[in-house]
Amino acid sequence: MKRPTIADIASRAGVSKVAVSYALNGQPGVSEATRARIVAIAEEIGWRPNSAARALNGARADCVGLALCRPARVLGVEPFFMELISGIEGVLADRSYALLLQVVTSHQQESEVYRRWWGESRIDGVFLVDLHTSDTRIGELERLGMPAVVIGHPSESGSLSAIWSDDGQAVRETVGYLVALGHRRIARVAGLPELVHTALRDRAFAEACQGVAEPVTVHTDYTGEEGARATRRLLSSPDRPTAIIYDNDIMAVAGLSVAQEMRVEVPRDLSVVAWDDSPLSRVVRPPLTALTRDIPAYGAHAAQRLLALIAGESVPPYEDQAAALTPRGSTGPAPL
Amino acid sequence: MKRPTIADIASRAGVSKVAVSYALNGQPGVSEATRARIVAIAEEIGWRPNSAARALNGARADCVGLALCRPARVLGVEPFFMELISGIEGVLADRSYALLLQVVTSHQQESEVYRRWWGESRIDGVFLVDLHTSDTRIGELERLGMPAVVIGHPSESGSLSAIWSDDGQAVRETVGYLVALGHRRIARVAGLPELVHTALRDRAFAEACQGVAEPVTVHTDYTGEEGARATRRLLSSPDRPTAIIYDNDIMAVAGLSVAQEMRVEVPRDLSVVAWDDSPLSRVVRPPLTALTRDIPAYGAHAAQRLLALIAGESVPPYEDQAAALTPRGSTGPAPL
DNA sequence: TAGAGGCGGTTACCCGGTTCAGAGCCGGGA
DNA sequence: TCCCGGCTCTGAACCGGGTAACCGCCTCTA
Repeated sequence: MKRPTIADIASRAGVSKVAVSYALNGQPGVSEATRARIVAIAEEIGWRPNSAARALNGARADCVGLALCRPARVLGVEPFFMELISGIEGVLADRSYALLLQVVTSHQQESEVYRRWWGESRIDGVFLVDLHTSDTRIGELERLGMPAVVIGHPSESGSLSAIWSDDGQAVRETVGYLVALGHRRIARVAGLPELVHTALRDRAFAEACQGVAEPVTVHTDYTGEEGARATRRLLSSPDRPTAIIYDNDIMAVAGLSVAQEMRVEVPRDLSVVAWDDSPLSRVVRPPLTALTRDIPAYGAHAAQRLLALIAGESVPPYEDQAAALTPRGSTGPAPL
Repeated sequence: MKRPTIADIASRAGVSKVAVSYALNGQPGVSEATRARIVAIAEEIGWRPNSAARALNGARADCVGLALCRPARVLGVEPFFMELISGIEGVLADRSYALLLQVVTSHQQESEVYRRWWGESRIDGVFLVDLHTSDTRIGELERLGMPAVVIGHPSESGSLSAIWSDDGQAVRETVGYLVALGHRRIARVAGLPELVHTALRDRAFAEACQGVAEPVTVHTDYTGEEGARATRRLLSSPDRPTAIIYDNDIMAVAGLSVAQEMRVEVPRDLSVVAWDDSPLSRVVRPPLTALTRDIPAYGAHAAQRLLALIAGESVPPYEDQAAALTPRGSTGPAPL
């Protein structure tokens, strides 16, 4: 059972396939009566345009790409990416755009995937995530001339269009809040140090603490295990911090458990703040004070921008809302 | 700057484009010398086959689809899907297959997506997840004649190839373990009742408890919130259970927190078992006894089967390993 | 009544790669 | 010497749509 083509419709309707093409694309050149007849036949036999044939005429692929360079085990737990993807999907689905996804293990492999996708006319554009300092992927994408939206800070995105949120602002708000609560020794269990947003948070954290609190930063790979280990080390030190800010909620939950295991009571002895709110933060006891941001909306904005870019519009860098501090039960006054 | 085509290579090499096609596809019909020359030129000018043009000749799209019919907020927290996807990706990447992803909100919309993808020759096959009882998508896919692998129990998969793991076995093992620990009132906080695997677990749970324990099953939507609410209700009842089995780890973590909030000590007063192990289960205190299965491997098997199906091989239903009980600190002897 | 112009439709060719039927050439065996 | 077979390579057609150019017909206008 072959898939129906416009030629089938044409012979059924007794017209040329060009008439069918015009009719089905809403272009002038056919009478309304003929158009209606053709559309009815197309409907009846379940015709769909063959995307390959369309793409061959230089049409859009109606598809955008996303390559994720993170180990599978991290992707599984990190809610950020699925939320981002669901936000992206929401916008794409409205325009019948598809999302092509691939998990890769290195930036080199990622660039190779971009070259292949673009060379094969599979996609019209890509999202770039997890920006590194002096990221080789930027140059690669610029060379390809492919529409791309960088989800990350514009200072490192080269000539590519960027969308980001001001993590510095969020850090300042959090440190301000903790200092107001009397905390003077504040630690940060941060993510991968090679990521641009980690570096930005590091810097903002150091600056915000300047003169008012003593900052400590520990870098991890975002896994709960490393978050727990870092917490254990921090809480074992002679001058242990009275507050810890975690770069994701998985590590914050792990840290909370370590504190309970070590009989450090939260929030009496230790305040805990999680970056990126998720149902997880609300579900543990005490519920976690978190830096809330609407990640699906972030993804949706990125998708809108990529589609605009593909449509040939110029897209200035866009600053999304900064994460807002949502105080819950895991933070309180510093112990005396 | 146009993308190079085989015609460009042909004119450079002074041969016809047919010769180029044969040379680049490793087909007989060109001498080794000519082939080497052509391949060198292709390499030099960075030629990539245009997937649209290939697809037009009835070639494979080198792409498979996955539509997820779950609300975005669930997808974000539920590690299952990202782990499944990363397992699928691992196999696909090796064969340069891409994964087309779409989040939908209804089965009707999902079927529509399949029709479109297939009609447009975008994909060679699909994965079907979250099987319902008397699922309309099965008939739809059978009608389309598209290769499909059902990730779910073969009793409901119609003529489609299925891959599943024996949840009944896992339930029996868990109930046996809890009963051996002296538990007589066991509750299950289950997922969506319309899902086939939920129904299978329900039945297995009721059967396993037959004569040895008193079963209670509460259905939820897999979110931490509902897991917490169900737990609160269960623990408030006069004859509260001494053990609870949760259908995912998010709900188990939520339930653990509720227990702590209600001063029900785990595992002294209550044993907790989580379905689907993830770093999360290890990270909370006490660490959760969990039904461990290798979800990435599950996804990888599914992907291998789908590719075999696309290659025209016949693929019998495949039973993956059942989830194995991993005892940790959250389970213990029933209180006296 | 002839020319202009719009409508409705067609023919012809393009996109980039694959495939089929041969054509030309060479060497070897009868 | 002739014929056959195999190896290389080519022209043409094809996949399923899109599009430029053009053509006949009808109507309106000068």
